Amino acid sequence: MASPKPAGDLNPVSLEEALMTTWKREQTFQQSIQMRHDGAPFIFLEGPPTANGLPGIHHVAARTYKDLVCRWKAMEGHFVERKGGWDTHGLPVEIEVQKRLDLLSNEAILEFGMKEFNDECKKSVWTYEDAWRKMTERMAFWVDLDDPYITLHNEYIESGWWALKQMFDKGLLYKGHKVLPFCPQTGTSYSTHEVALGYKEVEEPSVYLKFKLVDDDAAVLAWTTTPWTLPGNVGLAVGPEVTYARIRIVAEPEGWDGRGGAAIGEELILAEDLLAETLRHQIEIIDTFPGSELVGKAYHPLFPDAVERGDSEAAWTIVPADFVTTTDGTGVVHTAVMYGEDDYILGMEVGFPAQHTVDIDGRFIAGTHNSLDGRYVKDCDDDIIDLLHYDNLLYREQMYTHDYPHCWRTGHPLLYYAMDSWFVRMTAVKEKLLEFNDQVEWAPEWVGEGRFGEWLRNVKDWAISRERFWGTPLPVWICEECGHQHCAGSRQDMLDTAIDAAVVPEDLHRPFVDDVRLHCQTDGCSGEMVREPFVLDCWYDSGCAFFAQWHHPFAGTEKLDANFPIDYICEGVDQTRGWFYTLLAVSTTAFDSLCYKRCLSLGLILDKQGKKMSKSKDNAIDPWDHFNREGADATRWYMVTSGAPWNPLKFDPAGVRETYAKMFLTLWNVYKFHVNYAVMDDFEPTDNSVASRAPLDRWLLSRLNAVGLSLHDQFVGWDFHKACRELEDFVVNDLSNWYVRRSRRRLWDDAESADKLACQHTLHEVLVTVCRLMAPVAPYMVDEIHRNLVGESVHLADWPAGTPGCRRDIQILHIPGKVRGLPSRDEELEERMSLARALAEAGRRIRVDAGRRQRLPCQAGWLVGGLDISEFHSLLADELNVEALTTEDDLDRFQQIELVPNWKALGAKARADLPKVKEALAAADADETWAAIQAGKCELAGFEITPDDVEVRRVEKEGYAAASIEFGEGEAAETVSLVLDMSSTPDLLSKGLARDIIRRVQQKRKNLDLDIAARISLTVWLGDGSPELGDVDWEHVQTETRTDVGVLLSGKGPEEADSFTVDEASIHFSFD
RNA sequence: GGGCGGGUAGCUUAGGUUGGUUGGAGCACCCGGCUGAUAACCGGGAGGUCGCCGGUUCAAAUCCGGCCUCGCCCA
Repeated sequence: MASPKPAGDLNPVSLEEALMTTWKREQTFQQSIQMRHDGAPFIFLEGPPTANGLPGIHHVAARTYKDLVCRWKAMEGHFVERKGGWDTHGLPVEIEVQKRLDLLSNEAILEFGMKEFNDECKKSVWTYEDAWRKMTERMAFWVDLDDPYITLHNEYIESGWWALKQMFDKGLLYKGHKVLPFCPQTGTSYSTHEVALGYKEVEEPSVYLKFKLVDDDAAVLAWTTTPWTLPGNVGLAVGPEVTYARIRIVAEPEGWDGRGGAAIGEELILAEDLLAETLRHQIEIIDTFPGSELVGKAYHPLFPDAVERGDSEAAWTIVPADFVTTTDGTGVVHTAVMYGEDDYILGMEVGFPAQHTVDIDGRFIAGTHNSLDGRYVKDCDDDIIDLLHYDNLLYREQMYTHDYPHCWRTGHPLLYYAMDSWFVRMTAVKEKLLEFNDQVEWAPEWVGEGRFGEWLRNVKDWAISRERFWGTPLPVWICEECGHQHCAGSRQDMLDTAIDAAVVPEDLHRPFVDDVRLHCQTDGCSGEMVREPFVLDCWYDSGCAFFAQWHHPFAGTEKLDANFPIDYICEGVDQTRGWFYTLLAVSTTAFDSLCYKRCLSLGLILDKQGKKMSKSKDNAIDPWDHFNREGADATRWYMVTSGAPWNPLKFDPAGVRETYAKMFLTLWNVYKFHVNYAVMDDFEPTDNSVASRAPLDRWLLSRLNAVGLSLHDQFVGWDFHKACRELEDFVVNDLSNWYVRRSRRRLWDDAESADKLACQHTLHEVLVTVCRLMAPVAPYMVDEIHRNLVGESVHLADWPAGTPGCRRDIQILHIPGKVRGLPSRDEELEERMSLARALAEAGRRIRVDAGRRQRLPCQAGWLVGGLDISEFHSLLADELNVEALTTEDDLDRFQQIELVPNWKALGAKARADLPKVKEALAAADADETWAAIQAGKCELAGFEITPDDVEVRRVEKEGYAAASIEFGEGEAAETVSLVLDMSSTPDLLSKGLARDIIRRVQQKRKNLDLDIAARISLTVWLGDGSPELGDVDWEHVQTETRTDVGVLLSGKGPEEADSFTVDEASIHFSFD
């Protein structure tokens, strides 16, 4: 057993920094894992952060929950490896570099050099690595950052390729189109986030067009705000339920703005609801009918040469679509498959030809129309309208104002454009996704069932490719001759099929991999295969973490076999459709398995105003503000106790301060109180019998037992916040404010005594157990305490509850050579103490009400009713400053009764007449009514009243200094009263005076910073009107204040002496 | 526009699946007390139309419907 050192004042920052050093030196983290090597593994997977941004307080929150579960499981005896990880690819990295190097287009990047650009990206990824490492270490997130997985490593990429090949071989990978907002100037398509940066209000021409039917003399009228998409028109969509009207032009309008028009007698078809807004001519309605009647009709293309029909039967016909509305336009939607997402989806469904009329630079493709070919589409709006006007295909033009996305870099309007894209056929595995998701234990449940489940039920194919430079390259090659597709599942695969194996690079990134050409694998084809020039969605990278971290299967399959499926992952709720999804997507498609068994989805961290923290809003909180003030313990504890993990947390810096002052300072001072006496007395913990300890000790141990088991159960149910609040309440209220307060005197005695030893054992056992229960959440201070009391790190100690072997008691394992549990709970003892504490409060209330100061003792006190708490009478008498405390049976001596309705019982009986019964009860005499009720002869407002219908409360009669409390729950509830004798006698006044003098002298000693044991010489002057101070009490004053020479005088003391007033008498004192 | 979640005292929140007339707690504030007890502790006070409107009921923070508002995700 180590000899504990005395403790001084708490400095959380230096304490934590010193422990960081100790942990590093002693390899405590590694030890805590390796010592549990034989335990059942608990598999954790770290969601990789990107180190190209500074870590903030919200990262500390997520990492706290990751850490605390891993630490808890390790203490339970599990083998918990924790490999770190870094997410290093992706668009944000490229954007960062583009901004910095002023490379605002793909052209500029290529000019700069793709290799050089990717080198810059690679560097940029590590910009804040050091900041992340420091934050991680300082907050005590135990994770292996010396051997992390890194998504840009070739091994990692190769594993990703391998998994993609599994999907490819199952036919789950295919090439299609995805309509994306695209900027031809920068050659870049944009994520929704980027699109949101560039919305601008613009005024543009919108046009109403006449699509002339093939087998009918009428034309269908459609509307668009993007004339440049008209050459690409391949169909018209109508709402099958919408009512359309066929009308005839009967007269010219009054006036006409702009181009277009219609001849008298011309017949047009459009939605009935939109006739008035659309048409300017006088018309007659010939017929109305539902849209379904229009379906299947063919019309003449506006630009007959622009798109080839191919084998499409649906081309240039009218089709039904559920997205058609009559809120604007004509109720007929012009469909250009390649230039709108709805259009594309519809086109794929009905089989429109999917052919571009616009090239990747935003120019019309040759063959579209001789006056448009090769021109930038946005410059052609006017000419297109002209062309249609001259062909009599334009009904009307109208300027239209709307918000339209623009490139945030160049300010040019974005074009919605069907880009070549590779997809994972998630729709094919939807049922499996749902089935696997059902097996996941989600916290909270609604994220799994609601948010995530809803997403899975509407799952779309995963657009997995990006037209970018910095990322895992798409390992698909296509034969230039026969179109055969080949997915390379490894570097070796490339070597085996490469035309020139010497070109196959070590570094699997672009541009090196772009140079690799492969032999076509089709029999008889001698073509060369070229790589599809895409990189993969960086979410794919992180979704591969569970196997790519092991370079599976190239480095062997053992690691994955032992570490899959994952037991626990934890990230912010914003990862629902991010990492939570991609992990499941990859495991389902490549492994046909669920990926993780438990997922804790965390609420966002908001600022005090409830706004999301972000750099741009300048409301982000630097974790170091708190690490360097209250420490990491207080920061972590604050975050865990201030709400359920899945609820958004409004981070309040003052809350961290409060947590520190309340929880940690209190615990430290309890510890300091214990350890300093332990050192002074050479205390050594032994197998000290609990049964022979004072009730106060047994009570505290019973409470500890209850709180420890409850904490464990709450942990199991993810309710970390409830668990920790309960423990905090125990430490602050039960341990510090009651046990230690009531026990101080027990340790003051210099002499060894059984009672003192009992107290020291109790404190030792409780402190050590509390340290272990807190260790997962706040790992620093409790380690300092545990090390000093036990001689070993708390992180190498066992979890005191629940496991192993499913034990249900709290274990005290820190006595060398002994394994012993706490005594089991004594709920009756807890009840009695609870009553004693409630009565102590009641007593304080009585004194306030009666205006009797605490230091003046009362001659007597009586307890009326309640449990027998005679074991606590002396404790309570001391607490209440009462000379003698006894029980009194005669309630009526101090009290009378009052009848209160039992609403539940009476409500069920009286229903609507409840208010009348209530009034009757209030008006009746309580004693008589209660007697009648007990005799079964009571009727109020026409209802028979039984004892169940009312509750009897006792209240003090007038003139008694008394207080009553309701104690107990439900059936067992009863009224307990405390009555205090308010009389004063010379003897009581003398005792009170002694106590006042002691208090003042002690305060003065403290102010002078005297050593506790220092001896003094004390002189006291009792002024006019002062009570007599009896000899015994004067002796008591001298003992308590450690006075060697005491002088007691009457009369006024000297000016320079300290003075105070008791009952209007001046008392002076001085000492040296 | 769709999905999910939140709105309770100046601030942070508990409770809400199970309706019960008096909605708890902490911080801050005011008054008092206590202390060799710690940036502590104890007692009391003030502070709430439980987002709004309507419904069900003897009774609604709680159940139902609508609305407003904030957040996240997706369009």
